Amino acid sequence: MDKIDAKIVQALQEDGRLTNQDLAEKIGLSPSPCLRRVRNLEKAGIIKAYSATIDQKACGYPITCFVRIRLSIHTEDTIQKFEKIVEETPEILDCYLMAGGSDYQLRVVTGSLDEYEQLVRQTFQKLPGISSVETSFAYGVVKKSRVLPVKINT
Amino acid sequence: MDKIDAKIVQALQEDGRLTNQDLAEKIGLSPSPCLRRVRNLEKAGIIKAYSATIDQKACGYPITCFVRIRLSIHTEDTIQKFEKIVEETPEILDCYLMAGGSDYQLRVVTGSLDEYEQLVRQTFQKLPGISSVETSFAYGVVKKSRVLPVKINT
DNA sequence: TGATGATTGGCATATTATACCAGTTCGAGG
DNA sequence: CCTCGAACTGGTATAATATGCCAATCATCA
Repeated sequence: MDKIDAKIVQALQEDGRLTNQDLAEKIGLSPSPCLRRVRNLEKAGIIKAYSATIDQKACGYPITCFVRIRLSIHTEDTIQKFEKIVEETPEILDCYLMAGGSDYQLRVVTGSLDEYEQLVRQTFQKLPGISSVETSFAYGVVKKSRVLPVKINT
Repeated sequence: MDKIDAKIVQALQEDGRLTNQDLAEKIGLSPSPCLRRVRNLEKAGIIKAYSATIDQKACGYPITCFVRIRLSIHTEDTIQKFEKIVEETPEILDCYLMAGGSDYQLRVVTGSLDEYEQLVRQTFQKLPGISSVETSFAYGVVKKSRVLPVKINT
């Protein structure tokens, strides 16, 4: 991850559909070595994926909420069942295991409060071993960045 | 947003660099109308951007944390100064305004706990009108989806 | 049924990606 | 200081892809 790689990563985060030619020009390199660097970053797993960012409302999911879930039973079985449901539920976008306690924090999208209630009932309340479910609704977005900063190693 | 558009949006979330030909084949359409639909979705703002997803660790930011910040003073000036700093700080990736109280929730990346401490000191503790800063560290990621589900309208 | 507007598929051209080659730079070791 | 070797760079030819245009098809409504 030298200076040029950092520029490439930065540029592709800002626009993932940049043509190789435009990218090369932007970072000050000719197309050939530029493409090779991109492929290397992909192979190395530094560039993990490309994706389109979609308008949530247009997809029918105007509401974002954060859910903190605490497990009371911490057997392998309970954890696996929980994480399986997380994985299978498309409205659950992110799930982090939080330090200090056995808390999960989820980011969930939903079309309405009713739908959210349905979701919670159909997923978590069926599971054994959940001790609490706390939901915080977001009513505004101040920032939503797709661009991670990049540190230069070499 | 008919069935075909939904398929397009789905596919481009999963792979934002799909060629138009592959996309067309995947959704069962010929390239021409497929491209036109994609362009329309872009113009309509439904597809908002394309971007590469990057490995956090490789960029030097292995730690993710969530920060809840409460303002004690709610003047326009305080809010604007706060949101300006949020906007200008690249380590702050997301910032949501939360319902019930004047809380913000941030998603922040950092290279180490020391760096995090520096960040908090240099940004929030300088600002007037902040009544509390609560940080939760994530020590594991169960799920991180780039694919929002899509509802069909028409 | 007939007319109209939207959508589709195919084609020609312009743009882009990719593999391959030679020239260059940089660093290690003598 | 010189030589060697590896890695990187830039250019080029070819293959793949995007894009604009046209006629054909489909759905809708009178």
